[in-house]
Amino acid sequence: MNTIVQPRRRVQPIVNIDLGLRELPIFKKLSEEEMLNVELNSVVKNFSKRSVIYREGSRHSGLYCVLKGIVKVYKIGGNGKQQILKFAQKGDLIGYRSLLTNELACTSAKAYEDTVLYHIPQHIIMELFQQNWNFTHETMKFMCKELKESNMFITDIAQKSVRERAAEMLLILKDEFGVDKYNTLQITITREDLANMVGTVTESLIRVMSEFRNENLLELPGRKIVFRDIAKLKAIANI
Amino acid sequence: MNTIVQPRRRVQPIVNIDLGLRELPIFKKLSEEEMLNVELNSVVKNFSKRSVIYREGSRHSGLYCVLKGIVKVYKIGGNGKQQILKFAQKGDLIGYRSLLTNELACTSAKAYEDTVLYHIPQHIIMELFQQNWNFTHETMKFMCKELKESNMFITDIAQKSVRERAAEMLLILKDEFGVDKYNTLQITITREDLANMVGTVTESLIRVMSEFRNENLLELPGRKIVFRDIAKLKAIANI
DNA sequence: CGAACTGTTGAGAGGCTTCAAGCCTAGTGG
DNA sequence: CCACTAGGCTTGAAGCCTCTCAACAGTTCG
Repeated sequence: MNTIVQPRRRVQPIVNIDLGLRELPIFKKLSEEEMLNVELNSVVKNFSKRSVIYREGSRHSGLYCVLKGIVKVYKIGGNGKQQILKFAQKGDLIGYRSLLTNELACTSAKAYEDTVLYHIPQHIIMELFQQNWNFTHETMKFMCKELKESNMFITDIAQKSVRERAAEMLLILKDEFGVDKYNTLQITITREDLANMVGTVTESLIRVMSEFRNENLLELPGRKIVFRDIAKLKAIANI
Repeated sequence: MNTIVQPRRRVQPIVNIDLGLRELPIFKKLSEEEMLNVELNSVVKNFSKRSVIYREGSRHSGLYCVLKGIVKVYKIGGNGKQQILKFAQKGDLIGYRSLLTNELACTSAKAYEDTVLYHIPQHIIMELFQQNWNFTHETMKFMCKELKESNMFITDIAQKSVRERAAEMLLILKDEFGVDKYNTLQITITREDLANMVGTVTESLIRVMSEFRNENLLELPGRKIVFRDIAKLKAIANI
């Protein structure tokens, strides 16, 4: 039996090639030279399901870009209850806010599935911002998208009922994560987390989901969510 | 009596000098040359109290910067009810989102007092973004501030009671608009609008305000709001 | 000075939360 | 591979918070 450990240096570049970085909107704006410099300085990080990526109040050394998996971004309210702000997925940026303002993180992030993130150090990102307007513009557009969604969400949560918000949130999840050929939602989410997105308690969310099931708008086999009548859900959501 | 109208070309630069543009954080980052180019292409616009600055769904031809007065930025919910997202004041930027994404406005804006805005056309702003990283960075920081506030607000509105949110909103208004030596809040706001900020109906907001008055936390002479016990308000707001 | 708007309070209804109890199921360890 | 257990899911009952509707007082402004 050979006990000599083989060197594994060649693994790193091979991994990079498979990441498909260049296909993400944000990286498409970089020149080949810039991209190589990013790759030279960035790290691929794996997070297993449920592991914490960062916590509210921590300091970030760079920017995360989601390559694979799903990240739950949330805030903890005064009573310890989570408010989920978004589920980030492939191509989404997280942790950019505190990078730009040099403040501490105002949200927490957790891997919702086994997740692969790309961590780009702060100085590389800031360099790119200064050099490459297209890259900066793309980032700003991403920020604008989040601002728009926040504004819509504030209005909804302030004015709509739990039933309306639940219907709307299901449709948003459908848009973001898609469905398979049986109309099964392609993210597995606990009732508690769905409640934490909608901004209610688990019991209320479950009651609304049961209503939807009884009205033949959804099927709920196990933890799956199957859409049966999207038009009616849209009508309920009032969108 | 001399009926010849005197030329008034000199008025324009004199007005500009008095605007104090260079003292605003956002313009401090511009070189003298850039600032002159901005001034050459921008327009000062006056809006009288209650007049509409832009509406949800309209297209913007540039960016507004508030020079004087207060602007109410809001969304109309499905039932026609306003949700106030912010009150913008001196130095704040409005309408930048649709400028960056080329989308239609997703909010409406109204002058809450007689207001002076500085309107900078889109191409000038985009040029500055490309040329001057410090200016872009300052704008991005402004966006980050709004994102952070949005996230906090979503969490609060989803988890706190009307009483807690009302206390918090009063304290936020105090921070943003200040108080005079009698602790009188330096913005006059209707109960309805306060309710539209807090995310409740007018009657509920009034009941909470009356509670605060009965508990000697506030005085409410006419439309003024006088703070009597900020520490207790903070305790109620849970911040 | 009157009309229109804003502010205030009461009563009642209903949506949502809380507390409680039991079932289900997914993942772990033997 | 199965049994076990912790965590997720579900429903019921009770009560509270908030909204709705209504009536009227106060204030502002043409």
